Amino acid sequence: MNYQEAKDSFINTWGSLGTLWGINKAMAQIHALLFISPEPLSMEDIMEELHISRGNTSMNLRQLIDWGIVYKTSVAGERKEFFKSEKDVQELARTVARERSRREIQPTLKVLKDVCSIEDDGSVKTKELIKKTKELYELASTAAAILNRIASQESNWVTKTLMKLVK
Amino acid sequence: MNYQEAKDSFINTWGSLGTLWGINKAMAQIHALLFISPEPLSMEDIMEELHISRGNTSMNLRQLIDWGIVYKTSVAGERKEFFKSEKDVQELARTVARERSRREIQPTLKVLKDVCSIEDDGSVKTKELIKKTKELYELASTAAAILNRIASQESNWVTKTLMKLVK
DNA sequence: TTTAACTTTCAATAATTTTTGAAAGTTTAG
DNA sequence: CTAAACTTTCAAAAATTATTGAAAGTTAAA
Repeated sequence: MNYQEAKDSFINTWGSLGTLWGINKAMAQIHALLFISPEPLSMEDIMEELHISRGNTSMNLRQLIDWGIVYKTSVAGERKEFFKSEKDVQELARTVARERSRREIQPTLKVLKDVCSIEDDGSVKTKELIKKTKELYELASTAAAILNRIASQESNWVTKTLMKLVK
Repeated sequence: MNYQEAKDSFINTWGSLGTLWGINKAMAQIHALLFISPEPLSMEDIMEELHISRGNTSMNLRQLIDWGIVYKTSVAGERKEFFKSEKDVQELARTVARERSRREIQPTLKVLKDVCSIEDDGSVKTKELIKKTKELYELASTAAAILNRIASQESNWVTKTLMKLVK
């Protein structure tokens, strides 16, 4: 496998993995490309490398910037904007943990809390609904706590802590 | 909020959450319905409750069974099949951890391993590709180890361990 | 067996999501 | 200011994914 094959393979895999996680392919691929690029890239560069349109590139770059894992940057003597990725994998993991917690777990917790707080009318089905949503609430709270913990720790806490668990 | 509202709210939220994770809505909703139902439900019951077609119900039930979180069961005196969900949230978490590791992390690890093993031709971009994919490989390995650990432990290990981390 | 009850399959259709590309908007050099 | 360089927006088109429903398949009671 040469450089080009390896690069394509990585970008494609990252794209598919993204799709599987509800992140669109272009977004994941742009991230992959920037992540392995030693220098910042312009919109033109990205469009050309990935064969995607200007509009698509613009929108997905914006999302990546919203997520906080891609930054705009300027290159001396160049008019146009350049983009670079967060390069620290730990920081990447922390950002993703923070975003997923905020966007997914928090809203779910809110609903679970409301649902498990309905009045118990004594029926079997109501009791079961309350019991099961309470259990899920606890599980989700624990997950949220972990993610928040990961998201707020210093750079190498993730690996250190996870390693402790594995041993 | 009464029982029906709470139930609908839960089923809908679970459905949206599923969508966000690349799990289709019907599948997540069927799971939600079975999870809070005190008794096993037939295909008719599910179709009626969720207003989905027979084919859709059949296919998604099969997927849930493949995942190992829904079981076929028979009810005395009834010809048709009934379905019930795994009721233990810990077991649910473990099954999901196992499946996600197997379906997503393992294939990604394989690609990362291949990519970071290409020959170093000395160029900056090759060095960067190798370095970054190596780092991702390590992160993903750690995540896989955690998931496998979760997936293979006794029922309440998840909560106990996570709690230790949170404190 | 036969037949009725039930389940699965799958091609067609519908719904959703992604992508495009050109027009509108913005910024900066001159 | 003006014009060129560049970016964003967004309606339309394309691609993907989910859903339907009826035909084919299966199972078990009689």
